[in-house]
Amino acid sequence: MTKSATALLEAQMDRVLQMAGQLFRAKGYSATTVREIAAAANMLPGSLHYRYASKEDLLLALVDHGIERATNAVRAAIDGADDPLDRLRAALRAHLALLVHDDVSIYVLLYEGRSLSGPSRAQMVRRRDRYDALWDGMLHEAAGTGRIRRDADLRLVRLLLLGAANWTAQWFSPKGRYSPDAIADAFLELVWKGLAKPGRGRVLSLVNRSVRPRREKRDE
Amino acid sequence: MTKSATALLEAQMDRVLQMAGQLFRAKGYSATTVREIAAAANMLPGSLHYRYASKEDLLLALVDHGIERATNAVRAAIDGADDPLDRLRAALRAHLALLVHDDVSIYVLLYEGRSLSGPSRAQMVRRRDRYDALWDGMLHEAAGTGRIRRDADLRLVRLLLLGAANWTAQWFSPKGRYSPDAIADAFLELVWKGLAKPGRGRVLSLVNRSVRPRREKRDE
DNA sequence: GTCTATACTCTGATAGAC
DNA sequence: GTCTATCAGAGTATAGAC
Repeated sequence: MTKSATALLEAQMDRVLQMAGQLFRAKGYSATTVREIAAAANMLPGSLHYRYASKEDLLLALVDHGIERATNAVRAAIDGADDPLDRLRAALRAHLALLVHDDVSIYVLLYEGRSLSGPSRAQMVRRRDRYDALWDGMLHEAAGTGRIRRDADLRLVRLLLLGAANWTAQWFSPKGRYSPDAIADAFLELVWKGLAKPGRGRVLSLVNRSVRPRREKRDE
Repeated sequence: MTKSATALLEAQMDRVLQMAGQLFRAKGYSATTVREIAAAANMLPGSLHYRYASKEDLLLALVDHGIERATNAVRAAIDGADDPLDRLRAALRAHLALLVHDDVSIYVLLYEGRSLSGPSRAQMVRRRDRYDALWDGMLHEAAGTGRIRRDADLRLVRLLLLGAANWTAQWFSPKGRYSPDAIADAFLELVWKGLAKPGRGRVLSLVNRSVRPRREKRDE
């Protein structure tokens, strides 16, 4: 069995970063000590300091790695299909697989990135916005085929799909009922076809569907 | 203007807990110091210790408060409507409003509860499972009307809807484009009606939709 | 590059006066 | 119940030998 592309990338990641990421994921950035990280990487704190001058440098490197891997994985997934819907499905699968299975840096990016301070944090937000834009592009593309209802707010579609996917990290278990691919497919199918029985369902009445006319500011 | 019910409940919450919750939300449990909490509540650390013997006691009290408020809010929302779909919508609105607006304890429950240790953590998981069961009941009820497609996995519907709602706390801004109610309505409408244009849409083909036949273990 | 040893700060928690 | 004062330990980071 040949090593998968993701496993190779994983191997390329610094062992120190890998251990740090696992600890950050398991206990949170703030609750993890550099001593623990050093011990997990079979080093002493002094040696660790030589490679990463501060604890935050570790987090920054992880976050950078995470956003890059996610972007690459989604781009690769997109390239593998022509139909916009297939691309969306492949991308969602890739995102979810990285998050719950293949890599720890995506989790750290999503759940611990806020521990970054100042410029590092700003940089992370910018790159995450670009990643979101990738998804908006996919959705826009799908809408361009004319197969999507006109009244759908594509931004909210992204926030629904990606939000549910990101939250999956909170409950997913490899021993659980669903595989990452099955979850991705089910989520997308639900959002695509809808829950209502076709044809004879009552239309959902939404009395107060007004969207407030405020300008956007900090919706990332 | 009379005080809303939620505002009253908020006022009943210990001021110390309120400040602790805001700090836990802003910086995370581990990165927040008891000195900060005491200062925010206009006390000295020694005085704080008299009311809450340890930092974790503060978190435990907050988490308890959060799960209780969420349960009460959802129950109240359900009671206000007869149609299962209306109940679902009211419940989602209530959940989201608490999470992003009315109360900080729900956020702390969802995002910082994992910092609890041992028995406290187990208790929180149990009570959260009961809260999830409340949602499963609503969905089951809706399915009982026959208006929902048979092939829908109701558990995944809950994980999609509630997951997206919980993740909303990550991007929501009161100055943003959407009100909490608008987000809840839009999410539910999307999941209900689906993204596909009715009638002439190609059916989404899901080649690998197999769900692995593993038994469930740690899907909370 | 990795080690030993340590500086210095901050942390949660406590003791005991009032 | 709230205060002052402080403890014992853990935290990150560093200095300098090898």
